[in-house]
Amino acid sequence: MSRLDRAFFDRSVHEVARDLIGCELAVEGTAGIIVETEAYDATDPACHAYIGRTARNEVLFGPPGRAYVYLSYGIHNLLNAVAEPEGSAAAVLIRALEPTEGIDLMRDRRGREEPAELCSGPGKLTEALGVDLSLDGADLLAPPFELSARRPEWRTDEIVASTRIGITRAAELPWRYCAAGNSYVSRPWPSDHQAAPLEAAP
DNA sequence: GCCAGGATCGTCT
DNA sequence: GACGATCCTGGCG
Repeated sequence: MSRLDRAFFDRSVHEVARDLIGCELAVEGTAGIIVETEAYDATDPACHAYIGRTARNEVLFGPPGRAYVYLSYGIHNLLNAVAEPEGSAAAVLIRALEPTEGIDLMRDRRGREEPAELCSGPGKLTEALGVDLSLDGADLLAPPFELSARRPEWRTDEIVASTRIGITRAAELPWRYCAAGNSYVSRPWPSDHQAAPLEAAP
């Protein structure tokens, strides 16, 4: 399976968010297919970069293809993939994976048995993969990360867009992308979901 | 099954 | 000094 390259991330964050669905993310013996993402950009009040450049969000303004990891609610590490050219602050939040490798290690780290409880949420999957703040700013195209391209059986019409989750600002924007029918997403999408073809990206 | 509440800390006002 | 791109538990029905 071919690896993603820098150019993949050097595009509109909405295209990247949609195209990451179906790709496989691996971290040192654990891996899963990305089944849910959300897009954030600097015009977006919910984005950390909205307030301008600070020490924390520095990575968002840097080159594409790096990991932006931050602590949420003082408890959970959340993993983002930086997109768009250097200077344009944008990132894709990885919200859920369908586990494929290292399931037992994930179980140990999570303290849960059911596969659907291992990576079905942004805080869950970082715990399952062993991703923490030490990886903030790390290159997603180099170890310990490994990103493989979407398999042929994943099709654009199997991806749906809906509103984002867990935020208070700009919550109405339909910038959440899911693999349709996948049972490892963090939450089902609303009934008014729409397909997200290439042309639909803002 | 559903919902309310609590845990916990880096970051910015 | 308040808040947040979350998760889990316990109580109730």
